Amino acid sequence: MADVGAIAGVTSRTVSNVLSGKVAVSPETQAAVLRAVDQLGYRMNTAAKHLRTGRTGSITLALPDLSVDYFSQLAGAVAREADRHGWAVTLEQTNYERQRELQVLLGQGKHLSDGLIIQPYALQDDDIEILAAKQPCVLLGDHAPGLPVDHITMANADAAQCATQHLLNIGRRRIAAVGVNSSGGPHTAETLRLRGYEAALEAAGMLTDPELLAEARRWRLQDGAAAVEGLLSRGVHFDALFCFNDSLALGALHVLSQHGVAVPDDVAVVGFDDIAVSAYSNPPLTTINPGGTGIAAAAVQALSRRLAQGPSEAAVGVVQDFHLVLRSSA
Amino acid sequence: MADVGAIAGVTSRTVSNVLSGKVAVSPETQAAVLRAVDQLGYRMNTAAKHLRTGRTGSITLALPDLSVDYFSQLAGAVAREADRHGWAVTLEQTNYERQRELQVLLGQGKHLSDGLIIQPYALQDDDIEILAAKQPCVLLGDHAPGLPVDHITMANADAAQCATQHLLNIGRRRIAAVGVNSSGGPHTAETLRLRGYEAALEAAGMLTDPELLAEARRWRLQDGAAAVEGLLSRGVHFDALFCFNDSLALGALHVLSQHGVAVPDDVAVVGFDDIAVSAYSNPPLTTINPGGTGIAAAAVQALSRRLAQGPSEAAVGVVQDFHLVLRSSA
DNA sequence: TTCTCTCATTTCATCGTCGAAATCCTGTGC
DNA sequence: GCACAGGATTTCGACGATGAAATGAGAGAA
Repeated sequence: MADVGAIAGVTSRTVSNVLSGKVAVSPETQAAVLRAVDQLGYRMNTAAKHLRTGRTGSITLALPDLSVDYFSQLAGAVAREADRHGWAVTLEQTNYERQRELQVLLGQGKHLSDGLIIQPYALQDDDIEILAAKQPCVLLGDHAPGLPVDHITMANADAAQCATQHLLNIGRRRIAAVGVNSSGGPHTAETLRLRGYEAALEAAGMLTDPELLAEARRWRLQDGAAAVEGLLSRGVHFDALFCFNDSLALGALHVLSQHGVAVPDDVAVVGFDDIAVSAYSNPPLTTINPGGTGIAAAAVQALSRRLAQGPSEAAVGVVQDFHLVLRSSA
Repeated sequence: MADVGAIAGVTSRTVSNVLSGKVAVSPETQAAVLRAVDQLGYRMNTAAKHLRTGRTGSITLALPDLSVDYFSQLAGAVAREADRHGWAVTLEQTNYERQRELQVLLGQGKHLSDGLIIQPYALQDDDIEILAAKQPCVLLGDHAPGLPVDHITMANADAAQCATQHLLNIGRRRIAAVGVNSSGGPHTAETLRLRGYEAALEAAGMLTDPELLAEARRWRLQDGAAAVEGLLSRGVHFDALFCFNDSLALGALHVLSQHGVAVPDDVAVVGFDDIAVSAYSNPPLTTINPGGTGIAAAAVQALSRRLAQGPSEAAVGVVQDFHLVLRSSA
């Protein structure tokens, strides 16, 4: 910076003023400085700026696994949105591990950042409440209502109820739920989607048949396939599947097709997430669109607000709108 | 750090020594310092360290679009691998834009990092050769042989030839190529895959029928769908599709199914990339597995080597092994 | 002419860490 | 008893930027 100043005939401080634009500088000086900057190909040192100001200009995005479509699409949307706010995005894959989530929340990641957007998986709300105070933080996914941390979520239970309701509306009565995981906490996506499913049945005056709850600890393609294989091999009778996400549903679709089960004639299938491939599966998947880009935008915006306002302001909880996307599978 | 030292009864410098572990420190002092660190919950300031040492501890990963499966899976693998090397990963989405790619290569991103792993799309090799000198850099994707920059690639032409050969082997003679883009440079994946396709035909004593080249400027699901729609609406006769990536193939599969075309009986389909969903499509997609995790690992490793050795060492070019994954679509 | 006011620019110190070199300390050999 | 080796610890400065406050230079008023 001093070098630039030397060429432009001013001090390093004036160069700083020109580049930051926060202090008035005469037009001639400005031009001279900019010329010198250009001539030397000077670029500001981020680390020094960070050290002096305490702001890094980057945020951390922590997700369980980038190779899951929902998360990668979310990551893409967050990156785009962060870019609009002038932030760089540093990525942390937590691999669904409690340990990694703790590290990230405690800010012990390898790289400091101004704030954190995290989708916790293994951590409980109690932990989070304590830990999130360490740094500006926005949570994705479901949490206890009233949690004093900014969080963006979708109406999981309502959406699940809507999806199940749709299956009921088209005359299905033996609707299996795929993705049940008995080890979930009270505010996980799993529990809430299951709750929505049950609520829809109950509203129709039906009881939940435990036989129709297909377990899947993880929600990948192979888990959906395995769950439906299980259903079939146990000889469970069902005429519809409500899958807790699209990957499960695509895995299910695959297995049904392998077994010669017609979709939607024999079995109707509804998914959840509306990932890109779902529109192009055979048959195209009816699913819940949870407004992922909206969630990304809301998250970045919430973080931005938090950084501007400081930790004192009340936490916001945004619930993103969803809608049912009707395609051919149900 | 000084505070920690005060509690432990030593200087900040000794604390630094303990934490870095590079200078000998007596066991008692070490214990005392660690206790103090723990007590204060002290964490080192990354920015200061960066400023002093010139190393950020993070690398930049620049990809066109995270919502493309191949890229997101690559990103996941790179993140995992970088983690093993103790690096944080900063993400840049270039959106296939020349401008963004330039910025990143010039190191004008918002955040400095020790090195760059980039999959260029719009930039030519000539540009890259000049620009990559600005910082340690590993290229992904295809480039002119002998390009003096570290690069990891796959045998695109060979793999495409292998895929096409397979279609010939199973008796197909009217094989359409999906994903052709006449505006590609000489060393893009598109050109190489097309070349492999043509080579296979030629080896079988056949000519390329221009009618069978289905254009697709981008390689997303909808582009594959549109390309095949075009083929069908033009009344082109074909008994196989070689799609330049899996998304195109899945889009194609979708359209074929919509039109009641049986796969593989009427039309065999081969893809390229072996993304996760391809194993679960209907029918499951035969495709080329380009060894994505291998590419990620090789990229991180190459960057690591480059950082250790400095810019003087000769550039390495790694060609990752591929293999044909036989499933039901061909 | 002198004084005040304002805008532009500079001076100075500082953020937290680590490289280099100086200093301290303890034990050893003669 | 003394010089000396060698490990442990400290001192000192610098990395490159910026906040706060001081300085300089004109414009206008008294």
